[in-house]
Amino acid sequence: MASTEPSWDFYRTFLTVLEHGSLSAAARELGLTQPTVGRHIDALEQSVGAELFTRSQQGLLPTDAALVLKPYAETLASTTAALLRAASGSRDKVSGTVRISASEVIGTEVLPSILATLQARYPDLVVELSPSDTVEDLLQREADIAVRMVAPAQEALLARHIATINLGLYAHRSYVERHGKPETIEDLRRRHKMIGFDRQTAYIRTMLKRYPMLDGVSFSFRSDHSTALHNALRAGIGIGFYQTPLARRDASLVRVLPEIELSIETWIVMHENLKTSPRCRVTFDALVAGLLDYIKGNDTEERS
Amino acid sequence: MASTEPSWDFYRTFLTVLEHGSLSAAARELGLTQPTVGRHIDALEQSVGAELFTRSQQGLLPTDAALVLKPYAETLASTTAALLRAASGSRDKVSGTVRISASEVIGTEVLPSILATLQARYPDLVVELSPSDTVEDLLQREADIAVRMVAPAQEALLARHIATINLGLYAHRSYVERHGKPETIEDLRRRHKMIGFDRQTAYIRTMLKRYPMLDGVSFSFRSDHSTALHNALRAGIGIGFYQTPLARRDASLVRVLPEIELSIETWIVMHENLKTSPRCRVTFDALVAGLLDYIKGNDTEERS
DNA sequence: TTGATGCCATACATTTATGTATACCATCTG
DNA sequence: CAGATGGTATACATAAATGTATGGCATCAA
Repeated sequence: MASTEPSWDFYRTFLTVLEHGSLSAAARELGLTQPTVGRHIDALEQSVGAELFTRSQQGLLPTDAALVLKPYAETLASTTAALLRAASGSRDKVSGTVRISASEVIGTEVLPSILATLQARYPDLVVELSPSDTVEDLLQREADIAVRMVAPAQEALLARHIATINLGLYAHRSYVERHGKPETIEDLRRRHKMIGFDRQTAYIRTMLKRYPMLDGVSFSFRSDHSTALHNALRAGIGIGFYQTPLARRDASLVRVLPEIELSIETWIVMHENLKTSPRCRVTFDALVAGLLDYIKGNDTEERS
Repeated sequence: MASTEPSWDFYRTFLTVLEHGSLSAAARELGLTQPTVGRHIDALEQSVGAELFTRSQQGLLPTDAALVLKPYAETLASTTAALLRAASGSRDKVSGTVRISASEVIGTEVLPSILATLQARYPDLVVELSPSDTVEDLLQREADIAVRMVAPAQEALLARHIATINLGLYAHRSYVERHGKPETIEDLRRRHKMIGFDRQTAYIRTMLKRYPMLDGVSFSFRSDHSTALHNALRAGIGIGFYQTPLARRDASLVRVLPEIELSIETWIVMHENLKTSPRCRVTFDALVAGLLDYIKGNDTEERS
């Protein structure tokens, strides 16, 4: 059918239209004009032999075919971005951009200070931090370095196991003053307010496997946004899990039921090809050093 | 520096030049002209801020920077190819192209007959078979479906464990007539000719772990090309490992030292996103059925 | 309703990218 | 050495992609 392969630029245009929902918006984003974007889409539809958008009321609606192609286009976009990062910066200088993926908690609470000292040392280093609890794929180059909570199963990845971060149940002082501390798990279940996750994350499954008696605990505050959860905890809404090293920084947090303890593994992972890149190398090393420092607060934690 | 992102087409041009070693050859491949290709490279060098090729005698030599970027460009190429495969064929019909990766032995000896019946049933199905012992990455979309000898470690992959394929030592009848059968491993080591792999493959390491006494066996015929190895075996050059189900098909092959037996796991793996694609679905199912059928010859094998 | 806004489609102008032709330089071969 | 082959670089012509301008059609708010 399509004898000639479409221009790769069409994929970029296609993805932008998909993300912005209109030809005009995509054109603005790309620095093109609306007719050009329309022509790109037309040409791509011609090439793949399928309608990609239904041109109807309420703007452009992506067809099923478009949604099938979307992840491929996203891979293309992340790969080109990674290529440009890889190209930037000279070979022996620490400069250019490095993109880091980490969980929300680590990314927002722990990494900034680590990265601050790193950037003070290397002023030409640009850091892109993506704190997200959806795992970004290093093989697909969505990030250069990732702080992970699971052991990396993929080959071609350079992984460094950092440590085990402990989590315990904490409440804010104001909450304890009003409701007291739970003394037993049964007490916790019946008389106290819990703060927890919305979805069934791997993290929750681990918790339930270790403490089956916690199953069925009713959460009175749920969110998938870690920062929101922690702010709820600090605001005295209820009792929730918190990373032990983090809790030590905040004197107003009180540990409850210290016999309950979870632990999550922490890994720093990087694509093997990047170990020759100075900026990735120093960032990797800085993350290792910084996180090792961070988890030091783990074991010296006084219990309740 | 480079305020504007380069055209994605430049990456395609860049990769083609890298693969073909000259502007002119790349131009022929792409259906462009040599000046255009040269301009693309110039523009890309401008964008990434690095020389990509040293324009000297003996053609274009890729710089270090170019080699760093190469894997990214390869990912782009395989992704666009996968995108086009995904786009081809209507949603409920079994048509379009499916790309299968398999080991050389399985790909050349076993799959063709399986795929023949599949294609007889679905005439519009186009199969691309890539028999290669280098593992192609499904996450990077180098193939749609893979027949693997290792358990898939990656998530987002739909994997089906087929069976354990046994390997034994075989020789051609003509070899046995001339040299006799080895009766002991020591005999094999000292008095017989072995056929084996050139590189240290995972396969060899497995073998040595199981039969350490085989270490130091001298191979009188080496190749990394499985078909060449098997033809050497059939030509009576020496003794080598062969898949038991395959050997049963050829009455002229004789098993020697039947107490030596290796086994390799077999998996069929597909990217999870593809399970809604009819052509991938039926191909996956056909491979499962066909390989299950193939390994049936495993255990009923008569010994020596 | 009316005007404002935002979107897509079309016709036309123009810039930009590409192709053609050619010169020049290597290497290999007889 | 001469000629053939295969490569890159440059100047110029051309084709192709892009931009501009405009019209039509929705939705939303006054």
